[in-house]
Amino acid sequence: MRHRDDNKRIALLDATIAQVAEHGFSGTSVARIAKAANLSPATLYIYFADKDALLKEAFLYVSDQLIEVAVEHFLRGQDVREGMRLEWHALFRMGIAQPELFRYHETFTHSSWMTADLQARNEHEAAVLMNAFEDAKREGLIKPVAFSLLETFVYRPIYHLVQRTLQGSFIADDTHIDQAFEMAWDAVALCKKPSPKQP
Amino acid sequence: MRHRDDNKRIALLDATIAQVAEHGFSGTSVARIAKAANLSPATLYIYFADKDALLKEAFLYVSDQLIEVAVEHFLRGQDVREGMRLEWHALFRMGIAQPELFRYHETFTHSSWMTADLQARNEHEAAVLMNAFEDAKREGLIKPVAFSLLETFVYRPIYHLVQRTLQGSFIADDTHIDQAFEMAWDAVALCKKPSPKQP
Amino acid sequence: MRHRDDNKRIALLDATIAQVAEHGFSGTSVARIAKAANLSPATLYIYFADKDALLKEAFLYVSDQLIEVAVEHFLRGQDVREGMRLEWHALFRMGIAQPELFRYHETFTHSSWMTADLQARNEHEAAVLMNAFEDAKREGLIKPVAFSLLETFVYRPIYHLVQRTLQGSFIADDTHIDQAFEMAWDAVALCKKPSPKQP
Amino acid sequence: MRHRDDNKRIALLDATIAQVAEHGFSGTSVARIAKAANLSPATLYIYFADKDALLKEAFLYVSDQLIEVAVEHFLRGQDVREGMRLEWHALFRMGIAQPELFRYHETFTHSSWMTADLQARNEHEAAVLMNAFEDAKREGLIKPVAFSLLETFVYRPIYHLVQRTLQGSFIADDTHIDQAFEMAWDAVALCKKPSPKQP
DNA sequence: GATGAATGAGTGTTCATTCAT
DNA sequence: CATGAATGAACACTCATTCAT
Repeated sequence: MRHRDDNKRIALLDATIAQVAEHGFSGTSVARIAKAANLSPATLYIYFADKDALLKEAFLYVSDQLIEVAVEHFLRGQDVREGMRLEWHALFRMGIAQPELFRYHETFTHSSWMTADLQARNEHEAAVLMNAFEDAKREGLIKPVAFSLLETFVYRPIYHLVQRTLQGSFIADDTHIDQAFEMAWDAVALCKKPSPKQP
Repeated sequence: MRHRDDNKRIALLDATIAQVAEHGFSGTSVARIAKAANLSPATLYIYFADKDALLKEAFLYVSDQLIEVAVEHFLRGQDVREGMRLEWHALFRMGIAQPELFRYHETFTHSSWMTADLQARNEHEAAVLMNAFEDAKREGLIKPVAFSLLETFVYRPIYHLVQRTLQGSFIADDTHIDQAFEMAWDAVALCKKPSPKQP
Repeated sequence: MRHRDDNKRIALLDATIAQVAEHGFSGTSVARIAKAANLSPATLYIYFADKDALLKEAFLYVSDQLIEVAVEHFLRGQDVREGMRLEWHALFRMGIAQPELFRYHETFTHSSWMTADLQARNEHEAAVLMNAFEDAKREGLIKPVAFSLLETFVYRPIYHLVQRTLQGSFIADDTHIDQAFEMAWDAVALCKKPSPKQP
Repeated sequence: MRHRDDNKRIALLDATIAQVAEHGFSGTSVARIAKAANLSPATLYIYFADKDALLKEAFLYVSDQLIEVAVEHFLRGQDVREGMRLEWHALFRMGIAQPELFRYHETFTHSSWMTADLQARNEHEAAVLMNAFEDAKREGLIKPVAFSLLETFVYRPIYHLVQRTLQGSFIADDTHIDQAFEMAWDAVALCKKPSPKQP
């Protein structure tokens, strides 16, 4: 369904993300979202079937932004390691600049709205990254493990550490991010630090 | 006079954990919890001051169970690596046997109910583990990084992979758990694979 | 969009007055008021912030009606005594015709909702009467006592006797009202019955 | 029904009066009263049928104390006027010393619990005063009006002014009490100030 | 298309009263 | 007799959603 005023749609999505990030799912009523978007609650129902649909679409909207940044920066690297490093830094910057995006993503991911089909859709959107991993496995650069393990040690840590940063229990300067990245890389790399310490 | 029945308290805590794990915080009303425990909502208020107190106490109840298992199995290992491995396996088994505990812990940890004092209390309960990590750092076995990074790469992955297992996107047999653990260890170990493969 | 309906506001105020007059504050639930006004309890909250606001506004609504009648009739008299007499009769008629107004006023005034600012507002609304009393004091017509004493002997008796009338223990015909008024006047007049009966 | 421990009965009545005076009827739960009397809510139901009975009996208990003081001091006067004056002062002192009695009486009197039969019982308890008034009427000392009018101008003002005193809007020193009493007396006296100002 | 009003179903919580001991 | 536990019914209030304009 095409709507005349896409600005209103975006305004509602942005309002949703901001309100949920700040007040959580239970603390965010439809009325509050509509008000934050300067619209009537009734108007919201012209653009979204119901609250569930709104929350779900907001998740897709957030996910797409995250994936876009991730892919873009990954592709700038000369190799997998460098790509991943650039991706890490970019996502960290993004998480700190727009914490509501990360917080919304986290909140949604850990809520009962998160479903397998959404997970699958996102993995499809990030196909470029998946493929690069497959290549790297084949080339013997990273461990030949399932993607879920790569996600576990490469992506989840970013979300987790950004949240820690926002809480104040992690300092996200370049040094610490690199240190953390090194750990992620060590987790997935096949032949880690092959011999940098050897003559 | 009837005596306060500890079974009822436990029943309410268990019901809380099960309901929240299944329906999330917003989807879990006091009425639903009471019903699941075969009690009147009013009775719930004899055992817990309010919903917040109930959720918080349920978190402590879950945390204590998790920490107990973690510590007990960690201490069985001869060294840090072996201890961590045993801990991983034990927590995995637990997560799969009682997924609602893990799910509740996750949900609570990412909710607005999670406060610094609860975090602190749990870290205090798990002091043995913290100390072991500090010792290992001093002995040069693991990287000299902040605890938040160890948590990120050692503990979070367990939660995440258990969830994946329950979703069906990870197979939690001993081989795969060991594979995953290897990744966690590589992330935190200082001098990984020092060169077992070298002549 | 439907427009906010002032009829509904008035209906809610009237229902509040009637219900509280009949069942008292504690016996009057929001649900009962809404039902008496043929509205949903939820609708009530569109027109009033909460129960307190509703009760308070109902009090102002009642007070304004009482004060309007009081002032209007008082001003018709040629002097203070005559004004007061007309006021007494008018208020009596009103109290008997709309006992719920008086009962609500009484109940509210003696409840914990009665606050100094409401008292002050009402005294301000009734400024004309206050000023007339001050003038009469200066002219030596009535005793130079605090307003609270005038209220005690001039206004409270009306409320009390109306209530008695409704109970059946006072007969509010013109003769008895005049008799009662005479007592009130004797209480406050400086030079009572100066000698109307003297040649 | 006779109860073994009359202390508990009295403790409950006193607790009721104190709690209701402080928190009002709606703010006073049975549990609160029982706690204030150091008893269990269940025990309360051994001594009183239900909350209504408790509140009603507390009213009688208060009324009896007030009437006792009123009668005792009235009888000390040489004539009606002096008796009334002594009564006024005594009741004022009592109201200020034990405001919870007066407040309870007021609150109850203006609540929906106040019924005609309670009113009648109290008038019966105060028969001595009623009779004295009848005598005074016959002697031409006070106006030949219904008792309800005497009550209106002699007793209600005391309650009202004590409450004002507790609120701070009336100063109950001997001078002001006498001034107020003079007004009450002028209201009811037949031939007041027979003509002190006349030559 | 857009909206503020309207509401049934639900929220967390309290309470007068009864029950089991 | 005395009691803390237990609860059905009620409370004030909110919310996702629909209605009438």
